[in-house]
Amino acid sequence: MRAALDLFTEQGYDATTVSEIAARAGGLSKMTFFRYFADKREVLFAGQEAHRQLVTDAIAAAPAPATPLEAVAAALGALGGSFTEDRRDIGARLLPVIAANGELRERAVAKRAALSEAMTAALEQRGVPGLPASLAAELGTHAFYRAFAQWAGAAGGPPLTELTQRAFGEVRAAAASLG
Amino acid sequence: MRAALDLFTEQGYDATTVSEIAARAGGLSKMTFFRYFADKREVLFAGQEAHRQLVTDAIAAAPAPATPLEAVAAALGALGGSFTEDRRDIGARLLPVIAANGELRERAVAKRAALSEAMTAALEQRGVPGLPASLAAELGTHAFYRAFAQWAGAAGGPPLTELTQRAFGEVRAAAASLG
DNA sequence: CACGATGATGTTACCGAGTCACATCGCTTA
DNA sequence: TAAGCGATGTGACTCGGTAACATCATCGTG
Repeated sequence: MRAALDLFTEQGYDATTVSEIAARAGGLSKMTFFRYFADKREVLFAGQEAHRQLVTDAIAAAPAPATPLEAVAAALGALGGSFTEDRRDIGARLLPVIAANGELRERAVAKRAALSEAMTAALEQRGVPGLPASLAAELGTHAFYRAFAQWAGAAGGPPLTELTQRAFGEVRAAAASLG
Repeated sequence: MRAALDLFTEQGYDATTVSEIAARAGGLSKMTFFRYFADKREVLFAGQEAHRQLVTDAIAAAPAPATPLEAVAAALGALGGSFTEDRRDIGARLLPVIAANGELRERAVAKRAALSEAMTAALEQRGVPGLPASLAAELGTHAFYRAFAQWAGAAGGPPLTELTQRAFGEVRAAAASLG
């Protein structure tokens, strides 16, 4: 993943072949790359399966009387807490690379949707009807990505958990004031 | 597009080559296909550039005192009205094909995000700040896709404009009751 | 009517993503 | 020491996608 990020930054995503990435990552071959990543894009997004699990568990573990938004807040806390400080600069390098390429943006959007769907399913598991479940999940996802961009962009700034909490508050307030 | 939809339905997306699609669509060659569609997936999503334009124009044309949600409602009206009744069965055949394939789902999600971003940008053009703009746009997009699935799934049911309006009302109510 | 322009299509060749069957290497364990 | 096993490599293949160049029909104009 580091090898890929370096090469994409230097040459751009399109101009980098999978064989190059594998070679830079310790003289490996294309074949080995595909044993670890489903496709070329996935090298920048691997490990997000864990995020799915995190939010699902956190929502399931929320106390019974918690409202949907409270359960989502708990999920965001768990998710934000899983990003240790040393990953901040990786995030900072990742975002512009993704922004610069259509295929990567598409995958990023898909991952975001998958996170939202995971939260929706977990809320429905708690008995929340589909519509409010998906709305609460989308608000939470929106807040998280907002906070993540802020976190990655400000070295030495507040930790992600704090930014996430703050962003979720702002999103809730803005949603309420829409009428 | 009809040729592709037929083949995808019969054999599945993966098992269908671009050459097959082109051949079925009047004995054409692979090369001709790519002159009309940016890639294989796009054959099922072409024309959505027009949707972007529709919502952008509708939001720009909304009366000055309109709230963000009112402007979005106008956009949904224009968008829903652009789907004539004879396209309903195409929609009905499209949705299961997309649902059956990961690449197609990914593209569908990207198109949905693009629509939402177009609405967000149009709202910001009216002076709406970024956060409420994107939230209003997401609520509208959510309502539209909900209504579209309903419309495609119920032959002979109410027209899309009506379902869209209703769905938007339900989404607004659900969002308000989240707290 | 002939001519040149134009647009749509085809041909060929090429690159890179992604897959598969099979071989190899190194380390562990009985 | 030999069997086993996991990680990796090789070579060949398909298909998506691109580019250069050729062909052909149509059509407006002199």
